[in-house]
Amino acid sequence: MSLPHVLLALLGRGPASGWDLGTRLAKDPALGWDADLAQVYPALRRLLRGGFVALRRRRSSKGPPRREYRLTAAGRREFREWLAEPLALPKPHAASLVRLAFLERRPPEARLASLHLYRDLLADELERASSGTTAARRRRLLLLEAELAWADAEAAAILSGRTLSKEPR
Amino acid sequence: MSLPHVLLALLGRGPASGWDLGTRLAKDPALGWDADLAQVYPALRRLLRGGFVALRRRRSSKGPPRREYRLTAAGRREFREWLAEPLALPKPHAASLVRLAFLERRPPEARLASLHLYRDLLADELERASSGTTAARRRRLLLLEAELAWADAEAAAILSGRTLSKEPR
DNA sequence: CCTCGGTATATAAATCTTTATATACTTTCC
DNA sequence: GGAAAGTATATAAAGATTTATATACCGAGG
Repeated sequence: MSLPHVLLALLGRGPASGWDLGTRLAKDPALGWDADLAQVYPALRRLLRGGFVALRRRRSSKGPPRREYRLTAAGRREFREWLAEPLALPKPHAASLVRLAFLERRPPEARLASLHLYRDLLADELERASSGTTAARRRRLLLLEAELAWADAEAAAILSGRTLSKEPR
Repeated sequence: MSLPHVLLALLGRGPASGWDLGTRLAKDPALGWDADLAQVYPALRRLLRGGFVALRRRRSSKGPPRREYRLTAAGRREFREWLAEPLALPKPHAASLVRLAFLERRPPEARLASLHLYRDLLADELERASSGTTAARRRRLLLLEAELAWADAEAAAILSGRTLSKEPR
């Protein structure tokens, strides 16, 4: 729905190829978007046809020639307008969250095991994320910390026998 | 990708029609999934063809006849297996988060206005969410509280002039 | 020399999701 | 009696995303 705008945003930090954009998307979880290369290439084409980016081919020391895109004035304007649209609460859309929502359907040992695994993922992510130089990064840090605390509390509650939890109706 | 499994999960709480499932999905944000009715109906058909649910038509006191689906043994098994799969960190995928990631590109007054709007959305959601009877609900509460605190801190930082923030590269 | 791994671009097919539209039955209010 | 609102099902079309596959260039290691 808004991959083209995300790409315009990233191109605001300087010219880049489809490959660059794809790897940046994949590596920066604070960004709030991820997309496969197979989606990035067609999106760049559409942006090019729309006049929002310009293309320059450049030889690369390694690999085939790069197609570097850079913002045009129209692209910059389009991005600024999109950026100014009001923020909405994101609706979560993740299989993991659904599994969490039905955690209580599973036996206590399985619940504990799942929580521990998840907790470790969170801890890893927190380590890699640490360094909050922008609002979005600070947000991500805080949320990861809160979720880590939650996971520990849930695990402790299971261990202490007092489940605290009711079957979801 | 896993809407069918989400529907199986919801059907575990008792028989329901497509309409029921659609409204439950829309109303419960702790669930971690949302889907349009236009997606629910075909998904139920596929589940029916696959033998995971059974159908019974029932007259309704209001509106056209309901098609109520209930889990079969196969559906229950399929759900349990899906539920046992390991939890992964959800990759965010929301335009709002991308806008947040480029907040620093906007002038301070606009930043502040956006944050205030977002803050109010969070506060509303927090009020409607309060009552954590399951792990998933407790998680959602904690995360909303953490995000609210973040939004307030960012707004305060902008107001006090010390922006604390660097342009994203 | 040849394969492997990383860089780089791209398309096809399948699947998932959103948006728009259509239909129909019932109750309630005017 | 008619319009509106809520319940209920459904399809078509468009758009987004994932998965699979293909190609090609370069350097390093065996």
